[in-house]
Amino acid sequence: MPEPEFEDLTARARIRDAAIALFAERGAGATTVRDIAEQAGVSPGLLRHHFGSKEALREACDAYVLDRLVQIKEKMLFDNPGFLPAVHPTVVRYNKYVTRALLDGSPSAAAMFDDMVRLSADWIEQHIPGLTKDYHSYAAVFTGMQSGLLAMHEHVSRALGADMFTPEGHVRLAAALIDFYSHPLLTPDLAAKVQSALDALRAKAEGA
Amino acid sequence: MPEPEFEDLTARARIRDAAIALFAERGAGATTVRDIAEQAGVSPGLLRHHFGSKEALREACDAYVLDRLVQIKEKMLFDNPGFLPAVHPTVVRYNKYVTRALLDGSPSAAAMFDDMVRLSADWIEQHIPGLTKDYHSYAAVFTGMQSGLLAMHEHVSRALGADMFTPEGHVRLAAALIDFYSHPLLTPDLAAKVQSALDALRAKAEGA
DNA sequence: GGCTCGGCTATACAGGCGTACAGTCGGCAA
DNA sequence: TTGCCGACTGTACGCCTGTATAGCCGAGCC
Repeated sequence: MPEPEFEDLTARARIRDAAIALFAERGAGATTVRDIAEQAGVSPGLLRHHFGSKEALREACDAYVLDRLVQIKEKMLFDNPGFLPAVHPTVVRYNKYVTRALLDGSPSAAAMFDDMVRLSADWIEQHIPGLTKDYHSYAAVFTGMQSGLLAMHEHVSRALGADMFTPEGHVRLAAALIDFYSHPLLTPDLAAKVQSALDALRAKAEGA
Repeated sequence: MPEPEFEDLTARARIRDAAIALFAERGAGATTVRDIAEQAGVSPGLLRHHFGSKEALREACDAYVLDRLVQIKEKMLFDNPGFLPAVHPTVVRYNKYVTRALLDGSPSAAAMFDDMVRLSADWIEQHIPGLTKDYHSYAAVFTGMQSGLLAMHEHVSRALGADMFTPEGHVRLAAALIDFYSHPLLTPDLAAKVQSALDALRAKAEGA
């Protein structure tokens, strides 16, 4: 099953790909039907003919990207340490798309987020038991940070001094991520201090 | 200097506040001049009279929020452990606004992001020396994750089972954050494995 | 009192948007 | 050959957007 990346694709597929690229880059709200049609090299009317409406096109893109991403991730799960985001251009574009969809409030992207939270929670509970008392909340934070880092791609890249999706930037990002994930940022006494502050807050909330 | 939260504010201030609220909630692109005017209880024309254009209004909001946020953060820096996001409603709204502005590509929000990276890098270098070889990249990732978590607010809240800006959700989030920041997610041997994978990648990049 | 002037409204305009629809073209069964 | 049907185009419509502008009203100065 080779990637469907031919130059001369079905017009329907070219529309879909153009929409995915533009939605990922600017968001669905800032992309017009005419933009997509132009990029796909067809007339605006054809979008409607094939997909019915812009919203329906968006849903078709959602379904397509999510499906392909699941396929790809399943394939990579076995030969990748898993914490380093991939650099394959297609995966990058799809990840960008999902991140955008998450921010735009797409239901299917939200469902995928929830899946990732569940998967992370299971993985952590199995591999690092005792890390937390509430695996699901922990996984929610972890997944949110992971996705959020992608959402902040532009600013993180600027701070890194290199686009985090180029090899150069990716290496810097990965190095920082390894440091980030392998050493605690809070020392035990600082953690205890914050914990007690939280307990006080919790007590106050229950008292009220 | 009490908070300017009177019911009967200057029309100009009411417009600004309405714009901040709507921009933070839906983003500037999805907010119309008429929406803002209605929420502020004035006519659309008055926006133009006071601010010149929608874009100029956005810049005025940017400047105002960033200025107030700096004031607030300076005041809180001394009586807050710093890692737990604040729950004060105004601060929450302003943080939401900045996060949106970051995603919308506001230059002043980007500048604030860069400042936060610098501040974090300094703080880490001073308080946890030896944590990383590249404090700036580390801080970039840290700041990106922190902001990104806010950007993913909707989904994180759903996974937590409570809006992370309500006391209930905030407590869960804070508990997970403490676990997250006080225990390494990567065990030393796993970290070494990922590190060697990264070194191989780096070598290949330099060889090419 | 008369006048100016800034805050404010109402209305109008041009442009871009998603959508609708009538029509053209080419391949393929009968 | 004839007829049909789906892919595809071009144009037009109605709506909503940001912007422009003419005018109203009340407070403050001469």
